[in-house]
Amino acid sequence: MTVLFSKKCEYALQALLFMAEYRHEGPLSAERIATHLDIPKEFISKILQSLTKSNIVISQRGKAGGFRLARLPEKISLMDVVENIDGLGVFNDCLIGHPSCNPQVPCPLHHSWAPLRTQLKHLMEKTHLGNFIPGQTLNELPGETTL
Amino acid sequence: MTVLFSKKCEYALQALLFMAEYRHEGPLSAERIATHLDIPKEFISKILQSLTKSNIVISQRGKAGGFRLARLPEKISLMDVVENIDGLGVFNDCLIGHPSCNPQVPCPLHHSWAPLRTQLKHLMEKTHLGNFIPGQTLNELPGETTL
DNA sequence: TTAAAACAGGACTTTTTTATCCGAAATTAC
DNA sequence: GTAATTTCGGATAAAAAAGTCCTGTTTTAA
Repeated sequence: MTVLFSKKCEYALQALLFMAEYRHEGPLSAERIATHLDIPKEFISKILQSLTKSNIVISQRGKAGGFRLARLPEKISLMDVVENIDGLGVFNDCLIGHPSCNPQVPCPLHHSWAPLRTQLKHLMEKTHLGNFIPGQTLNELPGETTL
Repeated sequence: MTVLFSKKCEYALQALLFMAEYRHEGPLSAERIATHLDIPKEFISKILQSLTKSNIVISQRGKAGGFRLARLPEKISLMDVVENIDGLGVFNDCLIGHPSCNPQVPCPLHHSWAPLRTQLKHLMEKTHLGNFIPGQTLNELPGETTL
């Protein structure tokens, strides 16, 4: 088992973090990203294709092609990525898989888990790729609080 | 994907919660537990076998046989169960699967995730099956704080 | 115009997880 | 003692996740 996200999602986050850092070098090829992450090129290709369809990255075919972020790194939250790859189950489902667990009829663990889950959700929502670009950690968008 | 634990582990927790509540009825058969949880008997059997080997439950063969907790519900923490079924990876591994992530050379998310992970770990450590037995929520062991 | 580079997408394979089956051994009620 | 019940444990099957392969299309540099 992974910690919280599927391997696809972990790789997606790793790739996007890399792409944010090197976004000025033009499109990055799947090959280059795969080499950097030390994972199979074919696998990250598929993941990047999926991120392309959901408008998180933009792909460009042809000789100097590759992938680049579809918008500013400050505008792509970790939640955007997780939602696209794994969906929102992590933030909604019962911790012990109890079929009918909800705030009204909670499982025994529900009330302990809920606040942690909320913190986790907020962390993913408020954190953007832009928060991790070296030399730019305090770089906020005008009028916004990024962390 | 499940939230945080494997399905095996989710079922183990559900089963043990049930066993804690009905511990006065003598050994509960895998059949009965499976029916109550609405999952396959064969699957929960395997899980209970595993919990038997790690001394979380005790099994008894034969006509009136079944499974019962190996010690007081107040003495079985959720961490005991998770550790036995899934291991401690959830509480140690990098959130985005970065191979060399550690406090010294952390991945970008490390410092955000670490405190949440610690909270999660403490929750699992301090929470015991005994905390969930109906009509007994304030029932602490003498001299101990269960929650 | 052409060849090389790169993504697109479908099919396929492997691995892991989840689930099932079955015969053997143990226990107990009678 | 015997039959019924139940766990034990190995083998197997099914489903999901992870990873690979191949062919086609697009783009551009030369």
